[in-house]
Amino acid sequence: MVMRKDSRLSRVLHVLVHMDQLDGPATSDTIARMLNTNPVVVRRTMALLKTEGYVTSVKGHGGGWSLARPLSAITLYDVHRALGEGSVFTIGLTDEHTDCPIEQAVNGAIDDVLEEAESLLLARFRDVTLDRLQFRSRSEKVSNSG
Amino acid sequence: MVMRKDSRLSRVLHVLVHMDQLDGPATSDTIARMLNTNPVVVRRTMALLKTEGYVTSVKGHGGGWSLARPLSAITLYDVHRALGEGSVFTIGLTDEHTDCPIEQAVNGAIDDVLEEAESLLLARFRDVTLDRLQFRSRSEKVSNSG
DNA sequence: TTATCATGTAACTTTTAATGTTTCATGTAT
DNA sequence: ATACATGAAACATTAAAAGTTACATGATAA
Repeated sequence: MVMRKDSRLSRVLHVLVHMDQLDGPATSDTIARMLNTNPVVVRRTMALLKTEGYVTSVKGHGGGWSLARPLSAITLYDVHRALGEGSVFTIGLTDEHTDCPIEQAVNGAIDDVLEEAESLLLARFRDVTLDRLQFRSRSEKVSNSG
Repeated sequence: MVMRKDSRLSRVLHVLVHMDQLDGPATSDTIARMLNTNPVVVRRTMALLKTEGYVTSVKGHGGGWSLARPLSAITLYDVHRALGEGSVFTIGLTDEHTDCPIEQAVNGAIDDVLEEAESLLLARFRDVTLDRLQFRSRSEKVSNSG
């Protein structure tokens, strides 16, 4: 039941935007150095994106990872979902006295709130395509109408 | 950087509502048995609530933990805050290339969304007082107007 | 005033899943 | 063939919450 404060989304997005600016494929070693991590972790993570069709991989000389779609056709939601994380919340519910009406009430109340907040979060993620992360300045806000 | 899927909020709320139905104080041992945990963990957690004035503790014979306020004067937000958790999200941001405009853009976009979702979540938590968890049936939803 | 009970707290161990690492198999280009 | 790069299995490391042990402090009751 332990989960890291997961910065994979942030790191993967960072990589994907950089990849768009490269000519050829990026190797797992190159990406690992970018992210201060190691190639196997990179392969594990990129494999999830490959399954969903966001990147491709080529073996051998001159191989590596490439975008399978333009950044404008990938959203924050797509990447988040591909990474396959469960709940986005650190807050969890108990499941020990499922017959206790108080536990049911407590969990129900918390769950209502978590579901609403998660729905909002995912909706916002769906609104942001990765091409919008290329030139965004520090103070600029991502809005729905833009 | 590891954090458990934290069910402390759910567990503590469960306890607080039960405490309201008791005559005298509840000991750490009693509460620990309720939660399938141990007394020291209970004391650590209850100490956080005591600091914020939501419960009191009495030592010695007949001692234990009691509510310092009626349930109607404690919100989900109060308890959540007292437990002193950091972010409610498992999603975190990188902080390794703070000079890279792409990382800034990525983190900015994610952070905008997280902040909005967290604001909503906390606002909803503020709307729910613990007395509303006493009789809530399974299908009943907590609404703002009710 | 002594025994018992209960919180307060420090120090240490356990747990657990992501991450890191090693190693080798598989496939590809030169 | 050789070098390069992904694919993947197996194992070690890490880090923070939770569990545990031990003892000090304070309060009640006999």
